[in-house]
Amino acid sequence: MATRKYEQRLRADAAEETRRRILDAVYERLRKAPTQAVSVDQVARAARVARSTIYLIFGSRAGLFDAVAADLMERGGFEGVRTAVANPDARETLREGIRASCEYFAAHRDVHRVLFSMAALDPEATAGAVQRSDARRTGGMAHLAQRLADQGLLRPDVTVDDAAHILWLTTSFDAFDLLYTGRGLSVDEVARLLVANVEHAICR
Amino acid sequence: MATRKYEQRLRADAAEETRRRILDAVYERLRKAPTQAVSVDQVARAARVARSTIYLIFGSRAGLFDAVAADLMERGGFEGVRTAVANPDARETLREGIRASCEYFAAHRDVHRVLFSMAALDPEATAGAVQRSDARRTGGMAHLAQRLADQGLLRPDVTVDDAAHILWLTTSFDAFDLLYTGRGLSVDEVARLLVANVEHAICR
DNA sequence: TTTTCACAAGACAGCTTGTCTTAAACGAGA
DNA sequence: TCTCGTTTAAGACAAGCTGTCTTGTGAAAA
Repeated sequence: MATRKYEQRLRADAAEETRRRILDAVYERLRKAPTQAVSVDQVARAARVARSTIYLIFGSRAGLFDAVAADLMERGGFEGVRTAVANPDARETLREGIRASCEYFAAHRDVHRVLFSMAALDPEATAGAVQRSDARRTGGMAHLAQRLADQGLLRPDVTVDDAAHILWLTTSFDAFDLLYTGRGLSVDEVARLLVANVEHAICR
Repeated sequence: MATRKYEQRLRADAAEETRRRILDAVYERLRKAPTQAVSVDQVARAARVARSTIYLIFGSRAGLFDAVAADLMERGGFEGVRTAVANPDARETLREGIRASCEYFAAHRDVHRVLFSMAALDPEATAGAVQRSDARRTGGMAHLAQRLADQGLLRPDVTVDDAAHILWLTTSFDAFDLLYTGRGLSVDEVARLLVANVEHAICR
């Protein structure tokens, strides 16, 4: 029998909408009960979808969480960081970038926390998405360190590599969350502390 | 029937040894395969103990991991930190304390990583032990910040509270591990970077 | 109308935790 | 020595989880 060609359109749109509904269900579940374990079955019921559908779309539980992580990190909230990077003054990029990423981390704190901890425990789950995000930050901070050096803003006793390490550490979700959750500080206070810390540490 | 009085001695010693064997089995398991999930059954077989015995002694899976965390944190490896604290020069306490805790974190890195991530996901499991350890560090860093202030070593634009926040952040396992594992640095390099970072950030 | 896709529904094997019951092993006291 | 009580082993059991597979159905595309 000859196979027909299909142009999806409406069908594909419905599929995409199903996918979104599942991702949103996981996100909401993590927001509302971040400390409780999430089963695929619970997600399926919340998204009004059969459990088998989730396996069909995402392949596995790990694939589902990887998709959630990718969705969270590749979507919204980064405009602030991007406009900061666009600033020609490297020191302003640093200040504004840290403030913007603190805002972003705070907005999705609980979900971030769960996804990062899951990734640390099991590289399979969400490893792809988290590693991609880390890698992007690695590149960004190396670039920023070089810009600071080019503009003569680095302390003379700090190499470009050292500056990149410190920048990477300071702009991590963990650094933010240690102060935000661990010390109960407000977003503004965290941003102020991190900016002061990194400026004193690497800038002249 | 009248109840007899029993003084355990030998039996109690054996019980204590059983407890130790179970804790060691978990520790070894986490060391050898940090990324794989650990079931109570696996631990029982490794410790040559019935699964029911583990529930008898520790109450639950969470209780077991809490005991492992407590055992890890309350036992060995802190001599270095203690001698650093004993140093009358606050700046030397800071330097030596960070170096010593980096050594300690590195020695048990994988086990620490698993226990901390588990605590972040599920406050029940290991929450007690991890929270106690954090609380102790909170006290220690507040004290150190005050000592630095008393000895006139703080930057004039840094309050004692701010210094405590930064010290707490810098001496956390996460800060260590971000550089050690996340950036692939050696223990010495991590210690050097963290010391330089915190000194520039809060010391005059 | 017929084909094909998206999905529902549910059975299944295999693993997990936590509880409970029964029996054995063995040191301490009589 | 003999008996009592504590510690531990052994294992059955319910309940929940993941991952796979099969079968059925409604609807868009040809």
